[in-house]
Amino acid sequence: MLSTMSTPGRSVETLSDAAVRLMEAAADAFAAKGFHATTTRDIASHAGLSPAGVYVHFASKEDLLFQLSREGHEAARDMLVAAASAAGSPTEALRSIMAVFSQWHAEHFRVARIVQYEFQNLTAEHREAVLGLRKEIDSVVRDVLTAGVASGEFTVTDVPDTALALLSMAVDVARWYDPEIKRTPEAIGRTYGELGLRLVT
Amino acid sequence: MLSTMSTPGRSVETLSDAAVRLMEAAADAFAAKGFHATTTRDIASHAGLSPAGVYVHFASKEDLLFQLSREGHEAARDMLVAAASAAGSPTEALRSIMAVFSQWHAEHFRVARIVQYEFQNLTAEHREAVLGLRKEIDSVVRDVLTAGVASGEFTVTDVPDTALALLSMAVDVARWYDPEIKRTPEAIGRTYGELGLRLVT
DNA sequence: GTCTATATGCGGATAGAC
DNA sequence: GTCTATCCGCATATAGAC
Repeated sequence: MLSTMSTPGRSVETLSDAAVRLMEAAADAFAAKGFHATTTRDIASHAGLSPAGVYVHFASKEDLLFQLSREGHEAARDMLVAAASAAGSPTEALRSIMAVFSQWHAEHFRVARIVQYEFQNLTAEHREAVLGLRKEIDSVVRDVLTAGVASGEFTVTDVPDTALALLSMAVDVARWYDPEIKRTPEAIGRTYGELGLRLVT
Repeated sequence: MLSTMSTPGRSVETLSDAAVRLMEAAADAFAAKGFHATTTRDIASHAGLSPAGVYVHFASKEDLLFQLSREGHEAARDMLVAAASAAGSPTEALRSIMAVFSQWHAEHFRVARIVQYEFQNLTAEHREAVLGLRKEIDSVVRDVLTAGVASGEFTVTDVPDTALALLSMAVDVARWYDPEIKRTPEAIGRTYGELGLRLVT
């Protein structure tokens, strides 16, 4: 079994059981209390390990944050690219990317909070690595808007500004979403798909 | 000069110079690094005081957070109420509240980040106190939407959902705004006033 | 790969002089 | 109201046995 530290870019399925438990415990804690308010003892005990057990699988607490942030960004980007590619028109593409992105921020609100709000706690190197993924995400939205303007389906005053406002609606879902509420992630996705189209027509 | 601890609800102008400097230093630090990553020594030194100097003016680090959060929430609420009251129609009211709320989240992005993202770090009692202000803010937006639906100016499928999406656009400004960017807070306000209207018509 | 034990430093808050 | 000095607990991370 390869360790996280020796193969930082490998896929999820090569992680040991303990590493997976640590990442889940860290995701819960970072999302609930924030990176700095979370102790490595919290994470270790929730994963069923002693405090020292963390360092067999991850180089540091920040490394744990980085792995979560990177995987979260990659998942979000992959979903957006797939949704945009599968659509038959800019209108359907925008509806689809807003729906999947919003739904993802609800369903995976713990990782989404880490992605959106714990970014600043990465080291400079790790922040740089993740920044590339963030730019890819922005590009997907901007490209859909540009295509819709070209086809005449959309009326948009400023593409970058509108792309940012669309992303804001979806990103902010991670801030207010609570699994206790009645709205389902699917319903949130449908709603935001429609609201996104209103913003461009 | 009355201390902060003996009169927690008094207005800003009765604060001593040192208390004001402490709140400014705390606002900078909390917004830049988050509540838990900020040390009382950071705050004190940036305010020109020794570590012990903080406790003459505030009961604890959390008390400092609470004062900032409460004043920020009150300022935001007062602005929204004034903007909604001054407007001659639901259409103008919505444009105005979206403009002032977005502009505020840019201009005062440090306090806005504390208001929106450090909420969870308040004690249960303080969180409860601020929750009332948050509900007032939500009500302003919902009332404008309800009035616009009644007058026929707006076509809204679901008032609470749409109110939340509108607030999300403005709130998220505090996350991405950076004083280095070229967009001015005023321009952001104008843009979001227009985008808000698109969402309801 | 997991443990117990611990090194080491830092952080919130207080004591008490001035 | 501000300081210096300090208490006390906690947090990250490591050492070294098994």
